[in-house]
Amino acid sequence: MSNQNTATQLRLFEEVRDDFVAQWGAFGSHWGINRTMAQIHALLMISTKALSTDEVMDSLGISRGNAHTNLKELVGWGLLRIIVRRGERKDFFEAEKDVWKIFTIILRERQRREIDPALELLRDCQRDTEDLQGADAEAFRKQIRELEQFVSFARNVGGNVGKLSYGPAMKLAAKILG
Amino acid sequence: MSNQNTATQLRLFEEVRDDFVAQWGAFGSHWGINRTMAQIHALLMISTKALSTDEVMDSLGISRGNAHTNLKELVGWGLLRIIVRRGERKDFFEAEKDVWKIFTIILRERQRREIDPALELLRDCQRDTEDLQGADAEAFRKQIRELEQFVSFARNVGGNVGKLSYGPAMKLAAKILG
DNA sequence: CCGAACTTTCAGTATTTACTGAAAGTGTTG
DNA sequence: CAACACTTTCAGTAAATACTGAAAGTTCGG
Repeated sequence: MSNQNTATQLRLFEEVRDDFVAQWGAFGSHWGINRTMAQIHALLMISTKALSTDEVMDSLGISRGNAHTNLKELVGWGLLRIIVRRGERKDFFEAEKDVWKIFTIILRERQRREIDPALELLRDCQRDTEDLQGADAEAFRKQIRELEQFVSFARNVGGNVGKLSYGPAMKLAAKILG
Repeated sequence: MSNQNTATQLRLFEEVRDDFVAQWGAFGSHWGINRTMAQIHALLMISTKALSTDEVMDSLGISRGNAHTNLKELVGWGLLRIIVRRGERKDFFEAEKDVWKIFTIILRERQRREIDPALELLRDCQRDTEDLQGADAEAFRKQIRELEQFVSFARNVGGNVGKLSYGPAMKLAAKILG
């Protein structure tokens, strides 16, 4: 009877966990992150131990190539680290679990990968049109300048927030939430 | 000679403008927004006048269906408004140009469309596992709880920032930038 | 320097997502 | 109410993206 309850609980738990991983993956795709990458990240965030490529493959039912690519991508983001165990040849992967650290890593990486190139585009557009005349060119320059000012400002704010550690960040937030 | 310069300038301007629209579209896709939608938004942000569906189609070289769907989607976001002109039957579309307003609109909509459902998932996971025992279940609950706390906190901060108007927001930012 | 254990790559394929174009729908005007 | 001007929908198709699986590459112990 107790055994049966335990078994039932285990099945239930696994169901909830798998559902979380699957749905977190779906959210990822709304944010420009591929499904598998988000799933692997979710899986490792809630895992109590580091997992090998094969365990990830089995757990998500994906191919070796897919698992490999996305694990490496996550390592590249700094969201996973590789663990080498004495006497084991294979790599194990462990997720950063601290939510504030996860947040600052994603903030920094997205800034580098997407905001900075966007700023460059905006600056190029300003440079390339600075001598042009006419109402349309004026309007274009004005809008681009305002976009550029806002984006570089936001980048700046984000950069400073990203440098904070948890405690100071919360203090600051308290001010905002007033 | 002067004519030629003007003509050259015009060609140059159109090239820069088209390039901006195209590249802004490409950025969109890294943020979970489809290319065409981002392009239409860029096009209308830098346009000095409201454009009709046909003008958007011609300008971007896209089909009526595609133009229609994405224009309506942008109206749904609140980033475009429909302009009806006396004596004209067709709809014209005009973009919100104020950068701070654009930002707060996107903030609010993304919160509603993506953050809120994610929070719901996290809360469901907590509810569904609150009675379960075992080390794995404990660890799961802990991580989910921390995620949920962080996300709802961030949502709160975002919500408050989104309510500010430009002036107060800048004041606040000055504090953060210290 | 062979073979085993593991990682990496990538051509081919599957899946997802976006787009087209034409037909159907709607409302207006003479 | 018929012709017109426009909007909306959507089945079919194209394009982008992600995934597979097998082969090639690497590392290491014996």
